[in-house]
Amino acid sequence: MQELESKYIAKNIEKKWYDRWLSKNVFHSLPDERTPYTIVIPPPNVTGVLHMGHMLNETIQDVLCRKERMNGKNVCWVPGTDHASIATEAKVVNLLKEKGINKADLSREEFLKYAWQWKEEKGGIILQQLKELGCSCDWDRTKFTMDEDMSQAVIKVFCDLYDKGLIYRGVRMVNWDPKAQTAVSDEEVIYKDQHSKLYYLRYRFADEKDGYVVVATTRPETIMGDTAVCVNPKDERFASLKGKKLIVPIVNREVPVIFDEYVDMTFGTGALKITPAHDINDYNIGIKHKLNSINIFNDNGTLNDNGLAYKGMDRFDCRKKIVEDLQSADLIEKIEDYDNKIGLSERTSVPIEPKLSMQWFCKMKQMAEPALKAVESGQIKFHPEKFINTYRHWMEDTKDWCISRQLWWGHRIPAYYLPNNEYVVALSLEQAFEKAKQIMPDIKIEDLRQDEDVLDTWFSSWLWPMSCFNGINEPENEEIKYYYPTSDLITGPDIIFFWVARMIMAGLEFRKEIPFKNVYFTGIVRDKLGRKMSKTLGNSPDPLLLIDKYGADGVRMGMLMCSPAGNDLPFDEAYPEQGRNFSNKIWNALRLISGWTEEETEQPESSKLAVEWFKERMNVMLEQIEDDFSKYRLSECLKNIYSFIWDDFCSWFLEIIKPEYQKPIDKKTYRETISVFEDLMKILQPFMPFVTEEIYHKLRERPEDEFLMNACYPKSSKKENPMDGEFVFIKEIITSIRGLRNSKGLSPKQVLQCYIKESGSKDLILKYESIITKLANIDRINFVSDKQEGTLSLMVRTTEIFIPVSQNINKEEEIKKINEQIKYYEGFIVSINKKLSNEKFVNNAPEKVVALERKKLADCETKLNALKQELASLQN
RNA sequence: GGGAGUAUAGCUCAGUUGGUUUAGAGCAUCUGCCUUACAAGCAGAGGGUCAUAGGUUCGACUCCUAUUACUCCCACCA
Repeated sequence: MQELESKYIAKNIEKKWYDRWLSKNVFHSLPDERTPYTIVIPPPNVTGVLHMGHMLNETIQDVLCRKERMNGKNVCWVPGTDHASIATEAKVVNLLKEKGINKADLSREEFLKYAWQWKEEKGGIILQQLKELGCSCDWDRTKFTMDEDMSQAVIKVFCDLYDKGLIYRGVRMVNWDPKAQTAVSDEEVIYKDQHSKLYYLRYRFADEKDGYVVVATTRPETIMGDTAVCVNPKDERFASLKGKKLIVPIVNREVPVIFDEYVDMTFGTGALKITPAHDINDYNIGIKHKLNSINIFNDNGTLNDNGLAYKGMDRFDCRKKIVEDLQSADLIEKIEDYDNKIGLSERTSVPIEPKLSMQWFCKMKQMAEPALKAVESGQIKFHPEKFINTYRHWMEDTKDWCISRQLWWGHRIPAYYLPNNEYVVALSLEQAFEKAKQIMPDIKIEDLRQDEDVLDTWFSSWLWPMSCFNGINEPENEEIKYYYPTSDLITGPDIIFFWVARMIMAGLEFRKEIPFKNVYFTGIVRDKLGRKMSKTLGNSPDPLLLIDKYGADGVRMGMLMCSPAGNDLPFDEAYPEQGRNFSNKIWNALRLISGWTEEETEQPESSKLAVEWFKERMNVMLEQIEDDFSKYRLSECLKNIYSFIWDDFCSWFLEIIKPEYQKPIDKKTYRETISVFEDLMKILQPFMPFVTEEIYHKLRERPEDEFLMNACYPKSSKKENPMDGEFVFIKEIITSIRGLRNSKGLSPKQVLQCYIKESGSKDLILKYESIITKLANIDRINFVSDKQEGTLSLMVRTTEIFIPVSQNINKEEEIKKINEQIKYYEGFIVSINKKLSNEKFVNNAPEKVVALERKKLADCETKLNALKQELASLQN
């Protein structure tokens, strides 16, 4: 075999293998007779770059795909990107601004041309980055939510829901994002705690010179929109206000005092100013009491004509100014510190402004019902299960979904307005024209004007598992029938409502079938201090730099080592480092084996035993692995494989079969070792595809395109595996002899003598004698009936081992140690006896348990006796 | 305000329906080793009243109740 570097350099081989995999198109899937395993990627924003959250998410998907591929399934992992209307539009607007172009100066068509151009040039970088991570996506199927067929599906679904009466248009109070200048859905509003102020303003009586009512508000700038002051009818303090009018400060508008039970008497002064245009509650009260609604804001959050002297100011500048003005007019009673929650736009992080406007809505209730059932019945499984509660809570109380966005980048709403402002909804302008003619027979097609708004991004994402296979446009096509429902969805719990719930609704609504069978919720990647990774904190490592430093395999392992489903992952560079070290460890195992020359010599007993034992161990591990995968315990699974390879294979198996320096190895052991090593690479392949592939090809001559991922995952042969348990005992013996060596400062090179007291374990020890002598570096095992002179004792379970040491034994030290042990076992015996002398225990506990306690007792007594003898011999 | 979850070694987590020697792993720490695959390593070691207080039971890390702390979700109190 060839010379190998002493360190594994991931960089040197990862690209090579990824290119080979691509060139042989091994990730591509087409329907065939095999069972499909389908995952659609949660499409990242087309503008996005890879962050740690993606790394975790995509690694998990790739592990599952690669495992199923080796299980013989027809794996199809569809990659793609989301047009992300708000985020992308904002990005394009900014880019244009840098070029000195103002969006407002462009026509819709001109703007979209720029946007598409930018998307073609810079979009989808993230997909390239996934390749660095080793993701086995079917790149031929790469989708984009604004692809022609995907867009068609969106429009079709819109029309369908409209025809079913589930989509309607109307004026409602919506969440307005003044920066993006669009409405957003309830789910896109993030509430955050904020230290603010509570201002107590004086509203003078209109018909009295002196009196006034004090009203508490957090938003003094909205007084310009006040149309009433409201108090609770039960509030005796305000009983005299019936029929009174008040003067809004600064504005000097006369407004009525109204009475409504809504008002909390205990809050503030018990008097509430009503601004129907800018607060959802005030809006409702306004309707109930037939109040005027005065809008004081422009769409960008500045004051409009109703803002009087403050016209043109930003809403927050206005607040400062108006407070100053109120103070100078002595209209503020007091200002208190106050903590409240404020709604921020998920995308732009600016405070949301409630705004009354004409929008499109989708009714959810009808679709939510079966979607809830699908999860509650277990048809769709959540991992971990606790998210079912979250899901149920939301599904039982769904609000209508505001789906229109005042943007250009996205799917334009297929509603067409007639000159009289009536509208029709249709798949195309032509079809709309046909419909319009029925309303207005003499209409011309040019008279139709399409709605300016686009649809919420999630209105296309919720179709993703179907539209990836063109299942909306051609519901009977072969692909959708084969790949749908998909198998697993891997995503974060933060988009359970945005996306997961809506996909389930859409799947059931449009295909009468669930979109996926399992949902695996990942945790959130945090930094060491437990903070979320964010650009502004600068605490997020660059994934590509990590890959460069530790290899994709190392990073993949690092992401998985501590991320059980649903648990947050506190990221630390120590994890990928551990991953890299693991790659290196395996690499060095390869180097060891590569240095061996095989020869037709007899197989040593120790090697024969080691091979037999390792195969049994492999069986046990394979069952463990299958169990872990079935429960999506990937983190546990990888840890098990890690210690299986590092400890069992490298530290024990290889050390046993390792021939003496520069001696050849017998053919049989050598061949078995190669084969076992190959199996280990198969087991690890889903987690660490690169290093395993490289080693697989170095272990044996094989064609370049005979890829590890196409091999079969090893299966347990499922027989009894007694040696696995026996070996644990043998390891204990070896470890304790090594421990003695260590504590007495004896060199590992020094061959020791070893006496073992005859006992029931004699046969077992004899069976493994060859291994014990080799790994503990002892001469041979001598069975004796009593302790030998000049020896130190070891106790492994109930077996006594005596090791002669040449140096003087420090009697006092030994006596002290033994006394400590005696004390421990005596205490232990007391506690066992307590149990055994308890009649209720003996009568009620299962026989097995009682027998076990008796055995414990017997074992302890044996040990105690031995210790006492030992003590006596030392004290002589 | 409502709901959910978590609490085990310095850190991150296992601990399967209560009973396998008065709790396990990885990382970190300490000791000794550059032993001829690997110092990105080898051989060992130390470290825990299983959040607190009660209860159920022959027996509780495991089940129940309360308390405390943290996390998350939901909700229109200005």
